[in-house]
Amino acid sequence: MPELPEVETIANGLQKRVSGDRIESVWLGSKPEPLKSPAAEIARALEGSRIDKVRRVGKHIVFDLRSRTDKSRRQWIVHLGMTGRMLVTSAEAELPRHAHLVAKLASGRELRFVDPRRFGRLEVRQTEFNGPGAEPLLISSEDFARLFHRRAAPIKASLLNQNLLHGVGNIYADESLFRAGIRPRRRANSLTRAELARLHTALREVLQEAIAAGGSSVSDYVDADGEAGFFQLQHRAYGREGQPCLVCKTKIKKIVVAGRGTHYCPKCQK
DNA sequence: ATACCGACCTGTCAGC
DNA sequence: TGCTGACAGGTCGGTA
Repeated sequence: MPELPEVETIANGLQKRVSGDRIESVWLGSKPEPLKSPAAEIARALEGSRIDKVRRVGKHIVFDLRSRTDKSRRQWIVHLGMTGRMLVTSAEAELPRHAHLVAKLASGRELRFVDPRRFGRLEVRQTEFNGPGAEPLLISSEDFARLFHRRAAPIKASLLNQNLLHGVGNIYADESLFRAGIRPRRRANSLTRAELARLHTALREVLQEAIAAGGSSVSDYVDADGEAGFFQLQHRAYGREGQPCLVCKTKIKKIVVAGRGTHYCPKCQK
């Protein structure tokens, strides 16, 4: 579900609403555990901790925690998978289906992790989490080009590879390739310097515009307040198969690349 | 080392 | 109405 702009929106919302609050108790759903750390360890790390800060790293939400008792620091890492939500609600609000974690806050509210498909992951760590790859909004044009220029895989598959860049998913891969005028199936190592530079610029622009719009709500993404984003209204390729290209009116095509639905303009993208 | 492909889950929607 | 299959913002592990 959520890619960089959506996770950024959620993390910013959480930072505004719960930083400084304290987690008093934690309820963890029983059967299926979307957990990378043992449930007991997660509960132990969260309970009694103050939330110092909430931020995004790649597609992960990072909660910086500080223990009340021994002042030790922990990081609670949340990956939302395809359908995960992290919501701040009143304690009275009805608990939705597929809630897997509820953290009661000192303020009386609840922080709830809800994930129907259970692709999301929760983890607690003591060491700094930097994510697997580079940040698309921070990387220089030269470093960006260096990541891709020897890769034999299709450029779209390379954009989705979180070990290179993290945070780019299916929507923003398609949107940035459209803006850069590059076909998704092109091998990354076939792109010219100029094309890589265009892609770097296009990707940053798309991500920044999407963050400004609060992310894309294609089906069920909502921010920490339960509000939808509206960048989907500005998509130029993703989800527009059969519709006229906004630049040249050619019909947008849909193919499969790296196992993912992929949208592009056969005329504008070379 | 790299790259496909199914698996992991549930919900929704189109087609019959 | 109801069934079946395809598909969905993501990642992982096995295999070629």
